[in-house]
Amino acid sequence: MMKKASKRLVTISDVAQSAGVSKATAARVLGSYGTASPDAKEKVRDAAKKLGYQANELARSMTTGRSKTIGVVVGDIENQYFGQAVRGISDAARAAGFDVILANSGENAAKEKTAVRVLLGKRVDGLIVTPASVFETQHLHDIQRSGRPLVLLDRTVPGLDVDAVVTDDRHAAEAATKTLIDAGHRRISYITATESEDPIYRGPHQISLSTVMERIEGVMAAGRAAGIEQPERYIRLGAGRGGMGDKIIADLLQQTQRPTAILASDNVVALEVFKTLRRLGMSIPGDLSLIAFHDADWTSVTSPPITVIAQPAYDLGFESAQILIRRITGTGDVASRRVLATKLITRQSVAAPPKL
Amino acid sequence: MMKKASKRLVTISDVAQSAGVSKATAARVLGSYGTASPDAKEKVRDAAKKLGYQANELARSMTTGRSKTIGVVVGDIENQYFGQAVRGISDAARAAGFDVILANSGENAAKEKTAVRVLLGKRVDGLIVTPASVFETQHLHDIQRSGRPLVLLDRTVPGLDVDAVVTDDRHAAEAATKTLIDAGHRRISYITATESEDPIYRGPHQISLSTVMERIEGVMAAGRAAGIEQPERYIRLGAGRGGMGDKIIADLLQQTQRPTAILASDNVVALEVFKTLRRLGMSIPGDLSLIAFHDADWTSVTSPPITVIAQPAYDLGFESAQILIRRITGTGDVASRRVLATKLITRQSVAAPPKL
DNA sequence: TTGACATATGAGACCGGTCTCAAATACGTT
DNA sequence: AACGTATTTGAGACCGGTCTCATATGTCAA
Repeated sequence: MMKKASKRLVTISDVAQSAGVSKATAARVLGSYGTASPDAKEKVRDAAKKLGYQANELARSMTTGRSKTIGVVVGDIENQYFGQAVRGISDAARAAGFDVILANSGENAAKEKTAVRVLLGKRVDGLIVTPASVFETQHLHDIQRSGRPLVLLDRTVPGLDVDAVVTDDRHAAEAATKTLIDAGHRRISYITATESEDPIYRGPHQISLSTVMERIEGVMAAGRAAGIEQPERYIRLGAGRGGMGDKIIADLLQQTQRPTAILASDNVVALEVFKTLRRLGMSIPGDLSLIAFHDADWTSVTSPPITVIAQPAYDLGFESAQILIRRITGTGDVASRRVLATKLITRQSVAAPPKL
Repeated sequence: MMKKASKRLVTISDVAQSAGVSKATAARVLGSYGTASPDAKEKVRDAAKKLGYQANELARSMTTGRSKTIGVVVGDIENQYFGQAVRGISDAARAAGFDVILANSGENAAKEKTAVRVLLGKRVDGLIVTPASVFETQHLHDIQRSGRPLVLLDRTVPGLDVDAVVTDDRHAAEAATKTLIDAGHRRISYITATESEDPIYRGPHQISLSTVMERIEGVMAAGRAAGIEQPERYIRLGAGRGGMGDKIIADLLQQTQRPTAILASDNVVALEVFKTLRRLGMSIPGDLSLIAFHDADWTSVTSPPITVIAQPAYDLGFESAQILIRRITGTGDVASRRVLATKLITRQSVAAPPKL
């Protein structure tokens, strides 16, 4: 009962000594490589069990050069969308015997850079990153240069030739916009959380996320196809969680030529829109139609339930991890871009625009 | 432009050689320990930059014995509650210069055990765990035995004398129940997702989570204080996501002496309750009053908005990480139990029971 | 000029595994 | 019995850092 918390952990040499064999033999048995006689195996295993031996993976990784660990840098784990993706990564990794080191960038490129450096320092075998910005990508190129595989999740980076798993954002936005147009809308707003001092959209130079850019293109393409002038007129940026969302949305809806429909870029923005509408006393879909990206659980229980673009977040994670692991273990052919399909789930938040 | 992906990464010896100093001196400069002349420092730093040196943290951890990494095993990252907690852990860790290795147990004790073993193998400096079961705890005792600090998050394990950060579940459940009783309810149901083949509550031996047990005690205490007979009568278990939730809730609500109020154990269960009620055509709070644990974002936008018990999930994570890190770096005094307060947020899902 | 002491530096052991290589032992065959 | 081959084993180098210790150099006072 005097078992003091042992300062020094039991090593393979301890086991070898206890089993009466050489360090090399003990290592072969415990590391499951090379050959060893049944007799030796038994002695070593017994000794290991008796001593409570547990391999030092650090030392193991050090000699083998592989850590069986993948690093993940994600924008915001609090967001269900990424939560699901991380779950997918986690499941795929576990199935292949890999562990996951997670870092949260808070959608901040500088933090992302730090996180990548740390993960590379820990000698992860590969990385999965949701790049926070298409403008600051030096650290991503560094990963490539280090020879370790990288898979981009959810977003791409122009000019960076690596594997990526994304959704068909452009098409999804186009289809959703078309749905609104078909319902009779001509003044359609796209609202995103993407950082920007200026909430008005003036061009691609403001947009740091590939997904957002694709969606904007989709919205504008659908608008132009329907002969709508200045389809970018109602695009709004920076409706993030910082309290600005409410103001931006309210300003948008209180102008004389207000939009009659909104396409919300993610479920956080959609919730913000929903709350602002309620505050302003506007009804959905009577006064305003709404479609949201991401089929968050709550969107089906509001009144009315919200029409959404369902994104396969879990699969996004799962597949990206599979691709990464395949590249770590296997052959390195040319970089691929996997595009997963989204699905428009029609509920009751879309109707004809009000007669103004 | 023929820069081939370098197989072998640049080591401290390479830097030393390039700088024209010994390995030891280069290590001193780059590792910020010992002494070195300004001249040597400059030469080494220049060489390091030129070669793109990046320390191998594995090797570093190996000799120092500390990895500056904490392991986190959580029930379900997809659940916003844990997402927030992980965010809190992540922030506190980063602030102290620690990294996080995350593992998802899926609320499965066997997976949790594996995860712990892997993390210990990776030589994390300490662990934060949300134990999936109070019955299988051998691996948690093993952590203690290994001498590495452990902090329990959200839940406790009887007989395991380690730090824990939890919420005041018992009190919260008691207060919520009292609120329902004060509104006139006598038949109050507590519904939890906790695994169980038998949905009927028969005793503590079925309950593998300390939080659930505390809440049940709270519910029963409030009931008994109000002179309600068999306050455990409407307790239901196993309403997890496996589709069983709907059946269990529907069965409960269709019996002749049905409950008039429900206390939902988490936001997933609450959502299930909400959907089932809608399917059965019952209204809140007209036919049934509802209070949910966890202030999930959607609870404020439903019709009616739901009265909830707000839990400080982020703080739970943040504080547990702080406590863990303090224990890793600092003095080891006696194990503490930190109890964070919850808050009842009154919205519109509670009213007097219908006259049946 | 010399001794005392601080500062700077290099050689080499060490952490705990893996892995190469050569020696030892076992086994089968003629 | 003798030889060829396969299997088992141990010694020791190695991975890339840290760290101890002894030596070299510099500074200052006497």
